[in-house]
Amino acid sequence: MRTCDPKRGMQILESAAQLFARHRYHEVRMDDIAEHAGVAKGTLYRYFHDKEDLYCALAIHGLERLFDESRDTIAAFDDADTKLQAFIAHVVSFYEQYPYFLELIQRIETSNSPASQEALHSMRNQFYLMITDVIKQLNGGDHPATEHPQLASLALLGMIRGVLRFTPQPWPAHLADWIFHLFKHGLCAEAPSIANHDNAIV
Amino acid sequence: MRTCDPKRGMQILESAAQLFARHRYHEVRMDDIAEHAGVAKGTLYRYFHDKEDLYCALAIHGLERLFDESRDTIAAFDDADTKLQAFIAHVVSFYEQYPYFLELIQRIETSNSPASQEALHSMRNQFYLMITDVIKQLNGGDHPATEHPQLASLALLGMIRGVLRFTPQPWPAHLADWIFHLFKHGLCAEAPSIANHDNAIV
Amino acid sequence: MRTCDPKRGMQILESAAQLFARHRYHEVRMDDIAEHAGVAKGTLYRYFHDKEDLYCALAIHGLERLFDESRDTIAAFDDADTKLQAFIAHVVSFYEQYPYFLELIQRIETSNSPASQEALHSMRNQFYLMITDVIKQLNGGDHPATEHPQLASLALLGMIRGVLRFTPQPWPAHLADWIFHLFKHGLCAEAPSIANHDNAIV
Amino acid sequence: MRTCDPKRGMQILESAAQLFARHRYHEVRMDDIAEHAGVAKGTLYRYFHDKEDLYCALAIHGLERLFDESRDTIAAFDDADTKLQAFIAHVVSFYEQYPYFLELIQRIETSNSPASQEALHSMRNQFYLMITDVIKQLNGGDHPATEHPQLASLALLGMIRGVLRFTPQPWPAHLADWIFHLFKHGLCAEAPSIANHDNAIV
DNA sequence: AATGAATGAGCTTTCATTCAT
DNA sequence: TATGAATGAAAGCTCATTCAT
Repeated sequence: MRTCDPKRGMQILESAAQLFARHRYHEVRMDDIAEHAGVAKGTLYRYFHDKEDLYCALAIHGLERLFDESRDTIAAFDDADTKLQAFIAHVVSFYEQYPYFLELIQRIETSNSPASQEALHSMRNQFYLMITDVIKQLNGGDHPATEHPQLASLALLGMIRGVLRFTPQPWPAHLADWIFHLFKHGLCAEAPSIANHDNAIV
Repeated sequence: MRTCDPKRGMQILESAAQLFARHRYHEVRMDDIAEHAGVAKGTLYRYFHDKEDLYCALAIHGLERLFDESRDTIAAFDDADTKLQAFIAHVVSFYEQYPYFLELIQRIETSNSPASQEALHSMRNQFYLMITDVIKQLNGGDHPATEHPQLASLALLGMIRGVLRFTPQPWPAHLADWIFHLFKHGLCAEAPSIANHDNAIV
Repeated sequence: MRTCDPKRGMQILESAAQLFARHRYHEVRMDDIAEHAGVAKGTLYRYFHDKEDLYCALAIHGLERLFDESRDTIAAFDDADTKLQAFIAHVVSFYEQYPYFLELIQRIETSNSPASQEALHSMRNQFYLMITDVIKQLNGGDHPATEHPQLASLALLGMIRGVLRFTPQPWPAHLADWIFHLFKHGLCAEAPSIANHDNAIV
Repeated sequence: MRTCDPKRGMQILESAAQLFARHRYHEVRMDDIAEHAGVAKGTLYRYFHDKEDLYCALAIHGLERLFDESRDTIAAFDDADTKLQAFIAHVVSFYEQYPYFLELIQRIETSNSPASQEALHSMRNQFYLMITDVIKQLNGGDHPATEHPQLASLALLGMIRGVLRFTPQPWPAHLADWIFHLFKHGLCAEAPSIANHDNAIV
């Protein structure tokens, strides 16, 4: 975001988000974004240097939001288990709201702008640090649940994503709990059931 | 694939695979594919209806391959645990070889061609059926490990993908085992360690 | 120029001159001119109808200046030869100061605005009249040096321009004298030498 | 020129020449060139890398042509005076045919492409060498007509251009002779008259 | 009167697709 | 059947100009 009116910048970003939620990067034209945002095409370029920049801003914006909300969610509970459970539930609902989010982040990897790269990298680091920290605290923090909390973070997020990606919305109520249980106790100890599991896999 | 010489078709597909392994859909031009395959651009259109069609064929081709190899791998063992372990190891090595594969599959979702859609859907179903079946057989098949084997399949594949996506190659030797263990016993029971886990998350 | 404060108008014109001295018409943006002049972009349009108009004003301004200075220079001498010699020296130094000037004038030819066209045409006429007049007075004015003083004017100015255009600054001290001599006596009678003539033609 | 059919390349170049003869660089759109050449826009880009490249090719093409024709013209005569006279006449007729030519060359100076720069520079050098050589041979080559043949070349060409630029076509028959005489003997010795000199200066 | 954010027509360029050879 | 030159719709981006403040 480059110029004066932050409101306008957000308005554009929100509009773009809705389009990228439904279509891939190259399917969304700057004309579309402009029209959808109710501004002229030239205005987009007052706020973002180019399409890539707009996309990066979207990713960083989303990541910041997810981070802030997750931090609050985690902070709201004392027990590490509950923290994690709440976190997963939050991520699920976040994806529910912003389904485009993960592809967006992936794309950023190949961004040309070093500034965007750096911003995203730093953001993501904070994010993983937070999750990793929660994971370390599982089991009272005494006997660390895993020697590889970072891998576990990735595994968790991948699991969430994998399940959600091919499960059509609306998602079953206890899906988050099911994921939490699988992540913590593995398949063999699985217990909790979830409602209307019929619509899994499309 | 619409015409006679299947050899030529494969040759094109293999060439395309190598390009898509390194670049995204819109970064790979038909010119590139033609040149890399050593045929004229017009020839591509004799074997594939359009770019999308070629891409779908690639996905289906890859999925068939993964399916066939996985089936053989699974068939080679008696015990469900070993089957799953071997399967995970195989998927990891498959991704190692064809990193473009998952994006490819994702993209197919939005394919325009009903024929491709159908072909892929059917292929994927077979695939999930197979994994689901193995999962059902865990614990001797008596007390099913999970009531939601399909979700578990998705979770497993997502987990694999999540871990691999942000872990730079070459991947630690026992990564597959670690994933298997996490999937089966959850975080709390984690045991196996893996070599040089320092390079996790880039 | 359409509005009140002539000072502001000049300030803009001077700024524009500096930019056009270094860059071509389409390389200079209205934003640049505004910024360089220290006014808002909208202000430019209070003083000049459009970019073309500003450019024309610049040309006319320059031409007026060259005319006034030339007239004074010419008036300062009695002998036609000396007048012409001084005039050439002056033109050379004028181009030295405003290298963009000639391109500017050329461009005006294609101006859309009849008003600018007219203003420039009239200005140029006065200018050629003056030079033509001096040329007529050569040789004491008795036996006119040429039957085509207008053509001679053009030839002289073209000669100056041709020499200067491809001779990198700083220009040799006696370049103006050399040109005067060539113009008056032709190649065969050439006499005066000039310093460091090595840097001719880039 | 980059691809196969040289005929097509020439066709485009000729079309472009006609447009650039009447309009400036930025006033000529690629669409116009394509339409005028009777080819699709994309075809332009098969033959020239970009607009700048096309423009450079045009300049070099013109310069080569002028050079070749001039060389033949000069070679056709024995006497240096006659050579020069014929050369001037030729240049005049060349400008008559390609009025856009000189602006084109000027623009090339600021070209981005080092390759084009180099090509043009080399071309121009050959050209000036040739003229300079003729000038050196004036007066039988014994007492060189000038110590600065390069400057004299520039002066000559500038003179030609200055006269032609503001003299509306069709040009008087003996204009070339008049220029030759002015260049060789200067204003004071002027003798030859030219027909309908009334239309000088517009 | 001065501002500068917003505008949108218009530019160059790309590339999937076609079709005459 | 294979070719690859030609196509032209569509993309991203610029910037002279306007107009609400």
